[in-house]
Amino acid sequence: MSGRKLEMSNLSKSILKDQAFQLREQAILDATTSILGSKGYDLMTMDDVAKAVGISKPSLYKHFKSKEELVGEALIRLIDGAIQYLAGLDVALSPLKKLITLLEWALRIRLEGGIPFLPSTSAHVRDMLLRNIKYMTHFFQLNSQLEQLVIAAQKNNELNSSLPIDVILISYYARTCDPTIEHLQIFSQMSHDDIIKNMLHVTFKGFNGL
Amino acid sequence: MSGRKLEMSNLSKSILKDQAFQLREQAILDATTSILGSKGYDLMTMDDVAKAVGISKPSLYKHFKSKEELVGEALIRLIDGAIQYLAGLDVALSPLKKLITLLEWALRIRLEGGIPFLPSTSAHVRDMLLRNIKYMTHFFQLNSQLEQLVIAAQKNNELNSSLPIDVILISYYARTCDPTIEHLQIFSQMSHDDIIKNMLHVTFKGFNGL
DNA sequence: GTCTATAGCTGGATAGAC
DNA sequence: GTCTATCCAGCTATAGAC
Repeated sequence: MSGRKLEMSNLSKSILKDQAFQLREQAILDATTSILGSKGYDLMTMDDVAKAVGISKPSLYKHFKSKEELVGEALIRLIDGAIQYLAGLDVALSPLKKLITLLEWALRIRLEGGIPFLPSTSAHVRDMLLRNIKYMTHFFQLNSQLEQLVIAAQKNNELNSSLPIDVILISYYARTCDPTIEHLQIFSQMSHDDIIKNMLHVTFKGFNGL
Repeated sequence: MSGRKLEMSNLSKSILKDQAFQLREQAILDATTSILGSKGYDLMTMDDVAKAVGISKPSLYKHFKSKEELVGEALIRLIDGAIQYLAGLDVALSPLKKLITLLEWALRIRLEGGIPFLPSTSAHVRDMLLRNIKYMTHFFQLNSQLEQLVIAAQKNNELNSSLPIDVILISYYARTCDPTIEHLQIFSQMSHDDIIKNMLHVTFKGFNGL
């Protein structure tokens, strides 16, 4: 009886511990995301992350065994967020409208200090992600959905059918890491809404569109 | 008489030395440009540059007193090239056609291993350049010409007048450092000409344009 | 599991011989 | 001006005490 009690107590202690561990892990990923957004991969140090979370560097390494794994997990979480956001969209929306809405979501995240979900501007980071199987799995899940949307939009004549799908998809990703966003923030002092509005116009209609 | 001879001899020796010095300086800038194009600023080391040129690191520092100065000079040379290219264009071309032609030139340079002439994707590099007065002087010289072209093209109805000039200009620069270029090279294996054609379409007409 | 302390390495920059 | 050799700062990652 007392043995059983002890067992349960240990179990609930362990659950609590896991919860705290999970919470700290999310806090680490939050900090990583924010620092990645401002400094980028190369300039982000593990000391930065540890200090932002309020833990020591060795503790950080108990959660993630390397800087590459840490960044990979942060990006995976972001991709999963995009997949969930897509899944939550009104099914009645047209393919093009879904693509626009998702990009708007990604741009807003970026403006609020987050990171582009892909593809990195740095060859180093790009190669690192290509080697990260877990990341690539999640990425392909998102990518195949986006590809279907692009194809459907082309069939609808919502998107130009003469453009190769790859060109549209890759350019679409590139808009989420476009330095235009930061430059407009710094030099033009536009509101977030105006930046997003203009970025969407340029992306879908170009400079002379409409 | 012999004194004069000696003087001339020293002079010509000095000229020769200057020429060799100038040549090596250009070689250093060539190597820097190429390495910047492939690895980017953060991953480019002074050892890389010295090795590519075939000189030692201290010799490199005789030419450029820091990594920041070296990169600044490489970018200045690139901007000056753009200014010269603009100046050499047929004056009969419309403002829009000039903008398209210059971007095509920049994209081709990039595809051949060069660097985007602006604006850097990295906050670190961007801040470094903002502090570089010589660089900013050259940049503004190019920028004011491009601004005039954009304004003229808007007056012509060649470019959408509802888009702020800043949005067009900054997006225009951004296309020269757009990771789409590399991704299309790596994943789609398109020819350079096709990549440029598609990039120009997306830039000026967007995804659904025309 | 958490910390302090440090190993090990890399890269920017320089001293000093020639 | 060129080299070899080296300094020093900063970073990733870990050892070892508690």
